[in-house]
Amino acid sequence: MYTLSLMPSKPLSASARAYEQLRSEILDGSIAAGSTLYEVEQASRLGVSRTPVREAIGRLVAQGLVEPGGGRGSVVTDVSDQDVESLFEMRACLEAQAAQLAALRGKRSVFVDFAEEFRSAVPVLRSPSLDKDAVRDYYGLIRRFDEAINVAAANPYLVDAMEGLRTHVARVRRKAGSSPERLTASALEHALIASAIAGGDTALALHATHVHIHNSLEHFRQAFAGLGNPA
Amino acid sequence: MYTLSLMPSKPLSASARAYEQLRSEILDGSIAAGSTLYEVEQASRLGVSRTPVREAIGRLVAQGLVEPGGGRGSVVTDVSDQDVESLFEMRACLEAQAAQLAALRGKRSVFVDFAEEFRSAVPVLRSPSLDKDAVRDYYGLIRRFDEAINVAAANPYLVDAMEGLRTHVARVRRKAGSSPERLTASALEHALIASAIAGGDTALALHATHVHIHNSLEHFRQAFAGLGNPA
DNA sequence: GTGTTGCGCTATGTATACACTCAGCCTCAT
DNA sequence: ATGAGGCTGAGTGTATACATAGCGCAACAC
Repeated sequence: MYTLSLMPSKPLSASARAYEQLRSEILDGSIAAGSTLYEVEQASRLGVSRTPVREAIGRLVAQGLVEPGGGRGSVVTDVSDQDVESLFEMRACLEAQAAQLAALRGKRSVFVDFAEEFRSAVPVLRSPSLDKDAVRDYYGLIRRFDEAINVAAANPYLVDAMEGLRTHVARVRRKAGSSPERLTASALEHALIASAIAGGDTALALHATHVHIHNSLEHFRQAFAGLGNPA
Repeated sequence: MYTLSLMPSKPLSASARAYEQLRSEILDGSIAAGSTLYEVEQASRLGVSRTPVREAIGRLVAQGLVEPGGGRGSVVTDVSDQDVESLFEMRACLEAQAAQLAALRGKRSVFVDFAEEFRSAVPVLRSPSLDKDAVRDYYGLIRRFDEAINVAAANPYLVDAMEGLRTHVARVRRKAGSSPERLTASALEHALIASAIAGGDTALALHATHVHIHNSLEHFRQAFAGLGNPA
């Protein structure tokens, strides 16, 4: 019997592989912001021809991770301080709306459970022996929570936009790192949002999300302060 | 001396031409929703090779105008009643936010002028001898207004998202048609929004936009009612 | 010594050729 | 007559070949 989860259900196309790899390398910083991607170079590096690479780069450009370099390659975009401000302004708007919709339409029991999960994450994150796995688990929890909100909000346009934004948020997060203090605060904020949704309290869901995004932005502002980001 | 506006500054690439043409044909209905686009077929029709067509279709898929047909061609998406609801829910959120930001950051004189323009459009649109040119002019005015809000909101993520949405709104608009009543109401609503922005009244800009989108949706709901749209 | 012109290299844009998949149908065996 | 199996052709996915444009460098003229 095959181990199903490890057996790729589909032998991913070359374009898809090229896209996934370039994307993850940009997100985790293996390809630094400002680097120039040349089609031939990437094609040989990734072991595919130029065609899939072109397609992959096209998608990255559409996502805003890369921008056309005027004929000569495509350069990996950077995340400026101004971008972070704009990004979070937009996030506040969308995530708050999504939370509100989730409170209106979502399956309450799901969010009761999430509230509990977030609450029980707090002591773990606060503990001084906080290790990477715990942090990764916490990000996984957030990911599942976001997913649940996507489902509950039941608005494909909204979901698409939020997913697009999350890509950029991931870059910001990685640039800024995280502190145990911020993580515990985050968990408490999420717990409140989840409770609000679970209780069908649309206004509280909206406002708690707004507060959460605001605090998150404030954290990043402080993290970036003084390390001289380009405008 | 060249007539600058008619002189294409750049000899648009084949991909770009393919994209523009397919896009406009989908938007104006020349290519009906539900049609299947085959790469070879479109390539020969548009007089280019498959490569630019692939790229064009890729972009259309990313925009949601077309969806992959499981290996065999890509089908032009339709706009269901549910899509319209989701679309306007999202629009309300984004455009309201944009109007609020414009009220906060925009150059007031610009919006004073727009308010005046919208007010003076009312009698024209109300007139019984309303012709197509007047309607087109009015849509042009809206377009310029949207553009001004884009600039004033000064948030690239927000602008991108709204532009993406407007593509779909254009399809809805064309499907529903317009009535003189709705157009005059629309002009008045826009005038109010413009005034609110001009006056720096963020709350009013937000709420007036919300109301406007709501009324617009209501109009489309009525237009679609009874003509049996697919879910 | 400096400015200019032309050549060549490189990287993209486009076309085409090749490989592979899948659906539909036809045939043959039972 | 009917079902299974293979064939065929259309269509996509990928590779490669060809065209073209821009930049740098070098050489030559002044």
